[in-house]
Amino acid sequence: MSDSLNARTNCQKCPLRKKDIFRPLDDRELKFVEGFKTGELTVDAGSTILLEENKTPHLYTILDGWVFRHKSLMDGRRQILNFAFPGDLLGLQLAILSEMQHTVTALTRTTLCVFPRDKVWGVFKDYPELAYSMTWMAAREEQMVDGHLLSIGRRNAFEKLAYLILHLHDRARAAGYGGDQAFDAPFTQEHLSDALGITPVHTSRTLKKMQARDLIAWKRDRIRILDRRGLEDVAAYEPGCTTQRPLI
Amino acid sequence: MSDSLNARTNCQKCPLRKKDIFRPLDDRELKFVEGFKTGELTVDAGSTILLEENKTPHLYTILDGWVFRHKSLMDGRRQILNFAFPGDLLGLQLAILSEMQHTVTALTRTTLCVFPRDKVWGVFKDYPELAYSMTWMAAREEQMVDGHLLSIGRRNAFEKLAYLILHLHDRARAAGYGGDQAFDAPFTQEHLSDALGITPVHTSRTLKKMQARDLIAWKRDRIRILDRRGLEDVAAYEPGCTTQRPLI
DNA sequence: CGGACTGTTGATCGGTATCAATGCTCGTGG
DNA sequence: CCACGAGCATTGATACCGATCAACAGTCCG
Repeated sequence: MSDSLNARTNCQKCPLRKKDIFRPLDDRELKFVEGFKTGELTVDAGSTILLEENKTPHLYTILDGWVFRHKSLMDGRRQILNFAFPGDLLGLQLAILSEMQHTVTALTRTTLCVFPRDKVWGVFKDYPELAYSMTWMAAREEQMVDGHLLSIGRRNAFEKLAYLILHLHDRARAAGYGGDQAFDAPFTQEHLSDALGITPVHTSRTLKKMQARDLIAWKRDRIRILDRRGLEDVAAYEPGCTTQRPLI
Repeated sequence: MSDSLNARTNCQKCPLRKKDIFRPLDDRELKFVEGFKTGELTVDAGSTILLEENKTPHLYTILDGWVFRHKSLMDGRRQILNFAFPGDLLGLQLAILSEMQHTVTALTRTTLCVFPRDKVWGVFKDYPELAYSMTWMAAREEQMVDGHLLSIGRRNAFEKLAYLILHLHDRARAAGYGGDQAFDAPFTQEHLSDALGITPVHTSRTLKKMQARDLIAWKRDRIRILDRRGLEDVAAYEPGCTTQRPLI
């Protein structure tokens, strides 16, 4: 697990910011974000980025990599709450509530922009547009968790899996980790199980069934969507926000 | 279903604001909130307050009453995402994301403070403390949903029920709808089922078991906690934020 | 080559769903 | 006041989805 604090990439030349899914910032904001950012952090796959109980003074934006938020019971049963992709903010709960009730772990090698959380108040005071953006992201995260909760509570295993795959497909594609028909799958079946609230054994069987029905194909670290319409029917899928989103 | 727009109660004499669980506002903020508020709305139990797809121009704070957020699949399977109590904000997702992906329904007769959502930007621009408060509430809501998601995904029916009852007890008590040993239960077993992601029949059996073990007593619209410690052990309960919270 | 981890498959178990019948409570109208 | 009906809760019988246990196969990597 080699964590490294690299030289920073310039915010004005941020490769993420060029993507047209992100709303552009004006010069003043961009300049502030430059100053807000204290550095960059790269962690290996499997590293813990934010730990429940542990109050790091940092807030992060994912620059590159694939990450997941999770929470466990004392006996080890784990639930993955959501995944996060480049452009997503990590640690806002900690910054605002001074309390983290979940853990964030890197699924792939991940690079993060680091911000000091004690400057968050300054953002609200002097950069309302950016504050609004942060709130936007919090609201969107909650919306995703809402959707996930409906899935876990009311869909059966096959439907849950279909829903999750569509969700991951959409987000991976938006992040540049996939195309129209396929996307990266840097996770194990155990990750899927923990996201779906089912057993790894059952995940394996459900995946097999889904492949047998020619809905998807899963081949070493890549999932291909063979029948998007079919999956959407199974899952009763409703896509998330597709409007331009803020990036801090 | 008689909705009524009453004469407003004065924010400065707001009975909620007197409770010491809420952080006091300074005069300038209080004055703004007065102006921000456009009126009051009282709805009967069972009324829909905010509907998925339906873009009302309003944002609400619960003044009195008990409310729930929920979301359904097309075939009618319903999941209750969370409950809401006096002081809680409704419709922030709509205001910020311009999209509501769940429905909000009154469980009891409920009175709401009404705010125009197009003034939310003004809050960020001119009242950073209030904006911060709104974000605080969004973060807290997400934290609750996270906890709920762990519960639905990884606890069994008995544990889920224990968790939910403890959660409701804490929140009802904070809202003045319960004391140390008991709280109001204005919901049916079907509501509980939809919150837990299980069947009404199974909810009934699980409740019976919980009463047989002398953990709770459920008697016409009121739940008594007979063995809080025992429930906490069953549920592996972790209490939520207990610090002072903002009120808008 | 060996070991750790991940995924697969089969057999069996158990928790929760489903179906169906009955009882309870409460509000309404005769 | 009683009768009724609607909605909610209870209970039993049975079915099924997903969990558990166990053995084995594939892959990767040292």
